[in-house]
Amino acid sequence: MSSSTQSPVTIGTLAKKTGVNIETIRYYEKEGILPHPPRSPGGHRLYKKDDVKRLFFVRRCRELGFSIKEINSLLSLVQTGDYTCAAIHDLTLQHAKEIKQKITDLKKMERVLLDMAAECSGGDIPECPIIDTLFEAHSLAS
Amino acid sequence: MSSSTQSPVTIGTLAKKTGVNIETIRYYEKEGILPHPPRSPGGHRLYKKDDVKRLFFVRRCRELGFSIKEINSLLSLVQTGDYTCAAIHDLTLQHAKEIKQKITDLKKMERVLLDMAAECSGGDIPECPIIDTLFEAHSLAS
DNA sequence: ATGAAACCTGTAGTAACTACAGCATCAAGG
DNA sequence: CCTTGATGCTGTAGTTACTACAGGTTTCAT
Repeated sequence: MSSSTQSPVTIGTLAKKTGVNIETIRYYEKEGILPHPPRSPGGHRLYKKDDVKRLFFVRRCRELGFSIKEINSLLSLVQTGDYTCAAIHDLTLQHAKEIKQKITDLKKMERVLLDMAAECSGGDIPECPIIDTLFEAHSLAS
Repeated sequence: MSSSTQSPVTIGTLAKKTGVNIETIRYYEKEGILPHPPRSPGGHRLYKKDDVKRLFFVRRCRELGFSIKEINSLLSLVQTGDYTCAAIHDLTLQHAKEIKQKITDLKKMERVLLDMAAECSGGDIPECPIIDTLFEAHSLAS
C-alpha cells in the first residue's frame, strides 16, 4: 500500500543509505547495472526503494569479488525471472573456485616471502640474502 | 675477463631468456625500472648480461606481488648500495603482511559463497536462496 | 638485392573505480 | 523574493600493469 506514494531520494541519499560512492553510482548507471532513473525538472537523479535494494545487491556482489560483468549476468537472470536455482548455484561455485585459486597463489607468495625473510639477519649490513634470492633466475610457477 | 667482450642481444632474445613479454620490457623501460639501453645504428635496443639479471629480479618481484613502485624502491636501494639488510627485511615483511590480509579477505569471500551455495538446492526452480541472500542489506565488513 | 622476421614508436584498450573542473540546481533562511 | 551554501550535473583524465595493434623501419640470410 505504499508502492506509488514513496518519495524519491537524490543520489547523495542513496549513497549514504548503501555506502556506495556517488561517483560509483553514476559509474554503475553508465555500465548498465543500475537503470537510468527519472530526473527532477532540473536534471537531478531520483531514486526509489527498489534502487536501494538493487544497489545493495550490487555492493554485496562486489564485496564477494564478482565482476561488473558477472553482476550484470546475475541481474539479468534475476530481472527476467529467467533463472533456475541450479544456474545461480553454478555461477556461485565457479566464482568460489576462482577465489580458491587466488588464495592458493597468494599463499605461495607469502611462503616465499616469509622464507626469504627468515634467511635474513635483518642486521645493519649491506648484504642481504633476500636480494640474492630475488636475483635468482627462478620462477614461482612450478 | 669477459665483461667487455660479451655480445649484446636484441629485445626478442631478452624476452625469450627471461620469459618477459617484449611489450612489457619496453613498458618497464618507460617506467624507469629498466635503464635505457644503447641502440644499434638502426635504433634497435641492445642488452647485456646485467640487463638479463635485472629483468629476472623484476620478474621475480612481480611474481611475488611487489608493485612497480616497490620494485623501483628495491632497485634503487640495491643499485646505490645504500641499503641495509634490515631495510630490505622490513620491506619484505611489510609486503608479506599485506598479502596475508588479502588472503584473509578472500577466505571470507569464499566462506560466504560456499555457505550460500550450501543453502541452495540447485534445483530446476525459479527460487534461489543465493539471490535472496545477495539482496540482503548486509556488508561483509564486520 | 630481396624478402621475411624482427624491431621501432605511438596510441588505445583493459577493470573498476576516483578525482577533478566548471557549471547548474535545490532548499532553507532572511 | 532573493541569496547562499550544499548538492548535483557532465565530461575528462588519472590509477595499475600490462596487452594489442597500426604503420613503418631495420636486420640478416640467401
